[in-house]
Amino acid sequence: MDDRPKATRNGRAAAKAKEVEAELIAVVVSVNDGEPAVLTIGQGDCLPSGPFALEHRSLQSGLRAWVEQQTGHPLGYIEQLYTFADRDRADGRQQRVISISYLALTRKEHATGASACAWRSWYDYFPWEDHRLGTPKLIADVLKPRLLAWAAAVEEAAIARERRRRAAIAFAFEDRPWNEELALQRYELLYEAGLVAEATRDERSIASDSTAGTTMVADHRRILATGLARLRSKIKYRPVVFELMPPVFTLLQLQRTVEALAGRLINKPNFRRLIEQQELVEETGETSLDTGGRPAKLYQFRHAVLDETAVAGTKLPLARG
Amino acid sequence: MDDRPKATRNGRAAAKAKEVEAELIAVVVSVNDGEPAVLTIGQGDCLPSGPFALEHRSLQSGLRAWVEQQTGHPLGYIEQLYTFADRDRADGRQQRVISISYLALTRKEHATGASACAWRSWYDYFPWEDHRLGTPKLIADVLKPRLLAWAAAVEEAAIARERRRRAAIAFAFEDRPWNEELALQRYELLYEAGLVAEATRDERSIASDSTAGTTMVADHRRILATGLARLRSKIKYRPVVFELMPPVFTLLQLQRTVEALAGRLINKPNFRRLIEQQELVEETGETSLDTGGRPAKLYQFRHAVLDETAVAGTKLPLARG
DNA sequence: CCCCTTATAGTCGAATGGATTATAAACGGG
DNA sequence: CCCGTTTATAATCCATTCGACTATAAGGGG
Repeated sequence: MDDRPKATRNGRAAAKAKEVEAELIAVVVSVNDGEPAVLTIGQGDCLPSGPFALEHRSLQSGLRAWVEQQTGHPLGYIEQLYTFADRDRADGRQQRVISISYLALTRKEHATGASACAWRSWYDYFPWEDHRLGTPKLIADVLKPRLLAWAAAVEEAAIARERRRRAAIAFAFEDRPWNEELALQRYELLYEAGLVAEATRDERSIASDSTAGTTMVADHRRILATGLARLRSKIKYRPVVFELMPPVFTLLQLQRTVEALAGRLINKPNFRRLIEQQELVEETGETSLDTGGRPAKLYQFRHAVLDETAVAGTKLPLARG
Repeated sequence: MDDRPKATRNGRAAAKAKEVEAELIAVVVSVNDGEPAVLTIGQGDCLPSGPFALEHRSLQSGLRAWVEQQTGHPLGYIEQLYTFADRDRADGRQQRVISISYLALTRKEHATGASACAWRSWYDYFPWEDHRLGTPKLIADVLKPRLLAWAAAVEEAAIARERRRRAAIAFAFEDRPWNEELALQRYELLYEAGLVAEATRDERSIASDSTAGTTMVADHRRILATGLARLRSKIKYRPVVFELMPPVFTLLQLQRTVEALAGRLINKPNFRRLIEQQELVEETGETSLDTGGRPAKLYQFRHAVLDETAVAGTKLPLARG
C-alpha cells in the first residue's frame, strides 16, 4: 500500500486532464523618501512574473529567479500572498493557470542594470488610498457619487442598502472611521461598480467614461491591492518595516516610511514611544545633520527581536500565565 | 501587442515542461464538547484532498467537491492556508505537485453517510499542544531532553546555542511564556530534531525509538499544524469561532470552544466581558437548564458584526481619526 | 433546608494608548 | 550675536483596557 492520499487514485476526476500551468508573480515593494513604490515591467502595467518550472528548487527560489532575471533586482524578504485560479483566460485553450503571488520587501538601492523595469508609486494605481494629506478629493468628487449611483441602480431595496453599507464601510462614508487595511475590499468594490478600467475591459461592456487609477494587465492590480492590504496589516504586529529601511536611519525617517505604507499620518511622540518600548531599535551613537533642525540620533534595527516571536500580542483573557 | 506578462513569452524556461499537477487539500475543523477535531480519511492519517480539475469553477469549489465526495460533509466557511511545492515526491516522475491547502470550519452534526472518514482529535497528532490541564508531561519528560540533546549534537557552539534558543522560545523553556500560536514552529522544530516519525521516514535514516504524536501521510501533519496555528491566531481578531458553534449556545460553551482551540484555559469573567463589550452576541431570551447549576442564558451570534469590519484593531498611533 | 454547582455582576489596580505641552539643539538672517 | 524657525526629544494628562479577584444569584440533590 502506497502512502499517497486516496483521492489521487480513485477520485471522479482522475481520468481527466489534471495538468495546469503554475505562474509565480511578485509584488516587490520599496519606500524612497516617503513614497511607496512597486517594481513593474512593461509600461508600468505588469508585475514581474513567470512560470514555475522544473529547474526551480522551490516556489520561492523560482520567484527570485524570475524577478532577478526580469528586473535585475535580488530579493530579500518574501512572503506568500495568495493563490488564484479562477482567472478568465480569454484564449480558448482548455488549460488552467494557477497564479501564486508573493510579497517582497526590498530597498531601491540595488543597481538594476538595463532591465526594462520601473519603480512606480502605489498611489498611481490606488489614488484613493493616500490619506496623508487628508482625504483625497477623488473620493468625495468621483467615487462616492458613483458608488451611490451603483447602489441605486439595483431594483431590490435590500441589495441597494447592502451596497451602500459596503461602500460606507470601505470608504468611510457617514462618519465612519477610515480603515487603511481595507485596500483590497475597496478595489474589489470599485471593480464591481465598474469604476476601475479592468472591470469594463473584462466584461467587454460599455467603456466607463471616468475610471480611477492607472490600469494594469490581467488581474495584476488586484494582486497589488492584496499585497498592499497585507503589508498595511502586517506592519502592525510584525517588524517588517525594517526590511524597507537602510541599515541606519532616524526615527522620523522610520515614521515617514510607515506613514507611506499606511497612507496616513502618525502621531510623532506616540510613535517614538511605541518603537522604544518595544525595543525594536538601538542607537548607533551617531547623529544625522541633514534634517534641517536639531540633529537626529541615528538608529539601527535590533535583529535580535526577529526571534523574540514570543511577544505575539494576545487578545484573549488567558488564565494564569 | 498582447496584454500578457512578458515572462510567459520569453522566459528562459519557456521551452521546458511547465505543467504541474495541482492538489487541493483541506483541514476541516469542528469542536464537540470541548474537544477540537479534524476530519480525516484513510486510517486517520490522511486529510481530504484531490486534484484540481477542469470541471472545477474555482479552487474553492474544487475543494468543496472533493471534501463532500470523500467525507459526505458540506463545507461552510473556508479560507486559504498556504501553497506548497517543495515536496519530495518519492516516485521518479519529473512532475511537480503543487498543494493548495485550505482551512474549513464546520459543525460535526451533518450526517456523513457511509463514507470512510473519521473525526480525530487535534491533540492525537500534537499531544504537546494541549495545555488546558497544565503543561503536558510529555514536554518535560521527552521533548525537552531530546531537544537539548539535538542542540548539543552539533559541533559549532553558535549553532547549538541557536537551537537551544529556538527550542526555548517554541516550548517555553527557561521561564518563557507559552505561546499557543507557535504550533507550526513547534512541529517544524520537532521535525528537524527527528522527534516526529515523518522526519525519520522522509530521511530514510535510522528509525527513532520514541516519536511524539500520531503520524500522517506525506506532509499532511505539517499542513494540519499550519491550520492549527492559523486558527489559533485568527480567533483573536476575527469572530470565526461562531462557525464552530451551534445556532444557540451559552457563554460557557463558547468559552470551552475557544479553550479547545487555544489549548489553554481562559479567565471566565474577563472572557464574558470581552464578548459582551464587542457586542458579538445577543440573548435569545431562553435559558439552558442542563448545565448542572444555575440556568445559563442562551445567546446567538450577531451576524451583523461580520460586516462591521471597520473595527480592525489598530496598533499604530495614528493621528486625528 | 443546606450545600454544591454554575451563572452573572461588580471592583480594584496596573498597564496601555491617544493627545498635548514643554524643552533642547541645530541653522540662517538681520 | 541675537532671534526666529525647524526639528528632535522628553514629560505629562487622562480615558480606556485588561488581568485578577470577590460577591451575589439561581438552579438541583441529599
